[in-house]
Amino acid sequence: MAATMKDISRETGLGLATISKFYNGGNVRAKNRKLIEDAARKLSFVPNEFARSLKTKQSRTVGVVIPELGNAFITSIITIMEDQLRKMDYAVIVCDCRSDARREAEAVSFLLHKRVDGLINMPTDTTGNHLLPAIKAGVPVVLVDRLLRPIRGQVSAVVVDNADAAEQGTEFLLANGHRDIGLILGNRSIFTTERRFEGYMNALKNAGIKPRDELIRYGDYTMDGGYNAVKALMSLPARPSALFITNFEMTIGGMLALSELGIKVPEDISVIGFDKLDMFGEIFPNLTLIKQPQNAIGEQAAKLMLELLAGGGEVLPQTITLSTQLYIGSSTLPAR
Amino acid sequence: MAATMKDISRETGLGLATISKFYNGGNVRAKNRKLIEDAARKLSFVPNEFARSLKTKQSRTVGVVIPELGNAFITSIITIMEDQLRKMDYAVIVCDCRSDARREAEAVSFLLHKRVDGLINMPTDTTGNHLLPAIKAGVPVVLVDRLLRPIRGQVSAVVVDNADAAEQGTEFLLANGHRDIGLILGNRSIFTTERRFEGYMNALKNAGIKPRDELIRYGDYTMDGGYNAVKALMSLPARPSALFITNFEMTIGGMLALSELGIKVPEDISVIGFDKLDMFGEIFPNLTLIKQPQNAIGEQAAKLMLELLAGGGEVLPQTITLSTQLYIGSSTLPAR
DNA sequence: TTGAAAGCGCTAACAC
DNA sequence: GTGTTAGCGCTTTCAA
Repeated sequence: MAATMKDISRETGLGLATISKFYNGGNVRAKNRKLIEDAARKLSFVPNEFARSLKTKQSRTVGVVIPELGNAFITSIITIMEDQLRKMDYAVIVCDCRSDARREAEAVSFLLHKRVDGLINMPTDTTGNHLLPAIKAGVPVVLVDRLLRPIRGQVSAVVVDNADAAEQGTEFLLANGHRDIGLILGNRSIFTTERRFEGYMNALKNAGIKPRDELIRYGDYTMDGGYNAVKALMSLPARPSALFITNFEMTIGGMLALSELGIKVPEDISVIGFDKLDMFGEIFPNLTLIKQPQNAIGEQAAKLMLELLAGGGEVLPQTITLSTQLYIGSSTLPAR
Repeated sequence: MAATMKDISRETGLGLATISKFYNGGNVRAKNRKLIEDAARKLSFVPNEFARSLKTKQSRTVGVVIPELGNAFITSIITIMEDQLRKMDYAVIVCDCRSDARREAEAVSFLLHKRVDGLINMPTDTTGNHLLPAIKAGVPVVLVDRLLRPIRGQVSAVVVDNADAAEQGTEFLLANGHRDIGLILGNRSIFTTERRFEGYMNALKNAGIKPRDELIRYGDYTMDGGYNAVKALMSLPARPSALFITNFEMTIGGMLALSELGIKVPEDISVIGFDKLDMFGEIFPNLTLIKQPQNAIGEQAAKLMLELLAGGGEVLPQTITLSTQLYIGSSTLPAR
């Protein structure tokens, strides 16, 4: 059977309190310190997390609820978050709700039963109702990538300035003389989709250009969706002279569609993509794109969570908005 | 403060044992059953997992250690596993070790400290040493996708018959008259890479064809790698007439390279890809490919783990080998 | 600094 | 079927 503090106590002749203190960073005489270390090694003692949790009411575990695992943007953020949290000895339980609000609520409830200390969520349900049990239970919540208006002020969040990102990308194309800009968005009614749509519209409005409805497509943030959207746009009688594709997967799908159609970038059409520059590597060496700061998003989310966790209910929720960057490659050309 | 069983006991006048039994599926009189349910609702009581764990020595948590989260094959398996395990009330802690053996060993140690009940691992370290602590501690281990010879017999595993998969694909191309078949593999010395290489070589040998070394490329299982490998193969003086690309990401990269080079599939070259048919959807509607049974892999891994968990050390480790399927699309043509 | 002792909330053996 | 009771292994007053 695994050794307990009692065994260490017997072995060293020290009291339980001293040993406990040793493992919690308290002051222990150097001599005793060594005594404990030796005994622990000898008995291969490891503190029992269950007992500790029972006493401290903390699981040192954070739940993460996301719409899906098969999305490069999401997994890159999770990887970073997990790293940061693990450094502070927090484990991460990931629940994929397949973009289903019912599953999402179940995941939250499951995690609450598991007594996670905090919840990080890229929400599917736009009402935020699924998080109410967590809020009521005093479990800190950090939203990632998407805000939830109904519960704003009650939870922290890390997002990107999506409207600005889209505005910037659109403006760049406008500045290059493009007036017919195809926009490929994610699923309707998702936070990022709406904000990016706004940014696009703003840019057009500011330039005094009337948007053409048929140039705006919804590609569901999937490779397939991007592919289809580009094909549809390219079969329009009045083709756009530029394309703005608003996530990684759709960008790949879109590029595939173009190359399949024999349409050259940037000679025949200008393209602005989204996310994940490194992975494109050799493939689209010079794609102009909007870079979201995935690493910073993950880091900030973890940091916010750790602060909330350390603050013991005293820390106020806050929203961090990060900027995107327009990386100018050579996939765009002035309109003719 | 959260209600405890004691509160329910006071509220209902029942003993602790009865209440505990109720929550553990024991026999309780219908009347009392109702009494407890009402009281629990009234006090919004939830059993404390910490206390339960302390007593039962089980965390109802399984650790999953993988090389990376940003790979479609891996995430699709995790999604399924998580589903199955969660159904049985097990939480899943995922640790991404970025294909780094040191990080992998750390992850195992971390999870052991967190007292996971079991470990599922797609191993990076080929020695299996990282799992020794788990084995010694009696924590059941299930390997996924890759076997570890040094510790065989001590852990369970779910793999695919990779050699057979590669042989089958190669044979199909051979049967179509192709003799110069470009093979694009993953990272060297990874289990699946080696097995698939074997299968390819076997097929050639059986057909009495001498392999050409320069037709075998390592694309690191990345999009970029696949892209580069195809470009390299296509710049050979003696081009292959067919390509066999052995994972999803490399297949996409490879297809992009081909379409960029203006090489038509299947008119100019035959292609067999790998994995993830649904996602290709409209994009490569008829790509011939090797389908790995991701769902079955995830399900079997979860099932093996649940059996090991339920068996209390009595269940013997076993290895399940699943077959792949050759899905014949129209991306191959007989060689001219 | 250190030790003794009282729980944290639950399970399970045992007696009824 | 139900109640009593003794821990599970740790943290944390409190006193020394």
